Amino acid sequence: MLDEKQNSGLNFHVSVDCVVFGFEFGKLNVLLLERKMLFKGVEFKDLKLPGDLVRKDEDLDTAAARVLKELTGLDNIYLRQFAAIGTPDRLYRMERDMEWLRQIGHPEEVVVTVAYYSLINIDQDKINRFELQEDVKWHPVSQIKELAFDHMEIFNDALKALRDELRFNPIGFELLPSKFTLSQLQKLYEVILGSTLDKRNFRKKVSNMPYVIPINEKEKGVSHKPAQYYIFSKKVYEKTRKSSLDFFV
Amino acid sequence: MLDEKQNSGLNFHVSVDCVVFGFEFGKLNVLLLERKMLFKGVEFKDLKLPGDLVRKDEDLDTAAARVLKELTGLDNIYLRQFAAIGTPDRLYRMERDMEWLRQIGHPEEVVVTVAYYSLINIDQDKINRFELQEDVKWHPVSQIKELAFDHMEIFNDALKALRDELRFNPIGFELLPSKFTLSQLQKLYEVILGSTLDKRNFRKKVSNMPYVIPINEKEKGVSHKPAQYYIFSKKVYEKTRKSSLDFFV
DNA sequence: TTAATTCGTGTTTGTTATACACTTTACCGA
DNA sequence: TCGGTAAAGTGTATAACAAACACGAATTAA
Repeated sequence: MLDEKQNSGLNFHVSVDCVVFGFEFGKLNVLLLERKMLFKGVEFKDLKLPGDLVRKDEDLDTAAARVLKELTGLDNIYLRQFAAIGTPDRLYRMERDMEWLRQIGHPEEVVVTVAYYSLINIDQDKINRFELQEDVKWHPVSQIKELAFDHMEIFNDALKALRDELRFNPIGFELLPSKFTLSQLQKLYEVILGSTLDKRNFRKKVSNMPYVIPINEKEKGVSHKPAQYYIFSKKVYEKTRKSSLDFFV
Repeated sequence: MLDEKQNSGLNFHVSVDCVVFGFEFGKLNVLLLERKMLFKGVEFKDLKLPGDLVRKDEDLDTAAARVLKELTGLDNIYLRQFAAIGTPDRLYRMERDMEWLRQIGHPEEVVVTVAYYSLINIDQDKINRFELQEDVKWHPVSQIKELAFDHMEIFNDALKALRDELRFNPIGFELLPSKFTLSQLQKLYEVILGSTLDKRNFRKKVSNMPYVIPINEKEKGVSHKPAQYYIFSKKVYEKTRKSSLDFFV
C-alpha cells in the first residue's frame, strides 16, 4: 500500500528546466529560447525556458548542467534545484502549446519537471567562448510577462527562490565579474531584492565581511572619481562565517 | 537539442517520499516503516521512509498527501516539498535493497523521487482516528542511524530543510497541540535547532508576537505552578507580519 | 577652468539581542 | 498544615546591530 509495489507500470517523462539569470548594466536578465511555429495558419512566436528530458543514465543535476553547457558552452556554473512540478496537464493547458508539441512530435504524456536556477557572470574573459545560438537571448526580468507552458510560474518561483537565497548566502558574486565595485554589488542587491539600500550602511556591512577584499586596481576611463575594485574570496568566506546562516538581510 | 524533442522514449518511475515529523514529550520523532525480508537465508529487518509511486493522473503534492492519508488517516497535514533526487543507482547500491526489490517484484529501473517533509501534531482529539499500522512506528530522530536505499540522505536533508524553515516561518505550531505552553514551544525550538535558549529572552520575543495568544486556561494536575496555555492564530499572523521574512532566529 | 558625475566616508539615535537570578504557585507527603 | 519540590513567570543593564542622514574628493568633458 505504501510501497513501490503498486502501479509499477506507471512511467513518466522527466525533464529539467533552467532559469538562467545574468546581471549586466544594472539589470537582471534571464536567458530564454524563442519558440516559433505555424499556429492557425500564421507564424507564432513566443518564449520558453531552456530545458531537456533527463537521460536514463544521468543524475538530475547532471542533466541541468548539460542543458546549461549546450546552451552557453559554460561549465561550472552555479546551479540550484528549487522545485519539482508534475501537474498532469502542465503542458496541455493552452492550444498553442499542444499544437507545438504536435509539430515536434512529442507524445501527449505527463512530464514531471525538475526546475533549477543558475547564475552566470558575464565576465570579460569568458565572453569569447560565450556565443549564443540565434534563438537564445537575454531578456530583462522586468519585461517577462508570458511564457510557454507553465514556465511563467516556474520563472516566478525561481525569482522568489533566488531572492530568498540571496539573503542568506553569498551568491550575488556569482552574477558579477570576478572583480567588481561596491556600487555594482549594491545595485545587484537592490535589483534582485526590489528595494533601495543606503550607500553608507551598505558599505559598512560589506566592510565587516572579510571575504570581500579590495584589490590594487581602480576603474579606468570613467568621467568621475574611479571606484575601487573588490574580489570575493570563497576561501575566506568558508573560514570566517560564524553560523551556517549569516550573511545579508 | 534543448527541447523535449530528443529522447522522447525515456521513461522514469516517479515516486514521493515523506519524512513525517512529530513532537512529543520533548522529543522530535519521525514516522518510519519497518521493512522485513529474507536475506541470505535469515530474517532481516530495517527501516525506510514511507512513500509511493506517483499515479498518472495526480499531482506530486496530491501523491504526497495521499501517502500521508494512507499512513495516518489524517488530512490537511502540513506538507513541504524540499528536494527531487534522481541518481540512477539510488535504489541499487546495497545488496539488501536489490534483494528486497526483487522480492516485491520491482523492475530494476530508475526511480526519480520527490521528497516532502510533513509536520504532525499529536493532538488529543485527533489521537483516536490516529491508529498506525503494525509496521509503522515513531522513532526519535536522534536515534536514526541507518535507513534503506538513500533514505538516510533524504532524512538528513529533511532535517536541514525543517531547521531552515523553522527560523523564518511559524511552522513550529504545526507540531504542537492546538493549545500549548510556552515551555513546550521553547523546547520544540531547542530540540529542532539543536541549541538551548534563554527562557526570559524567549518569552520576551514571543510576547512581541501578537499571534501567540494566551487563552483562559491553565495546566492541570501538575505538581508545580501550572503553566498558561496559548494558541497560535494564523489569521493574526497573516495580518500582522511585517515582511515576508520575519519570525525567529 | 568649470561643470558634471560618481566615489567614499562618520555620527547619532533607535531597536534588538544577550546575559543573568529570584519569587510565585501548585502538588505532595510527613 | 507545613515544609519540600518542581516548574512557571518576571526585569534590568549592556552590547550589537539597523536606520537615517550630507558633503568633500577624484576624474573626464566641454
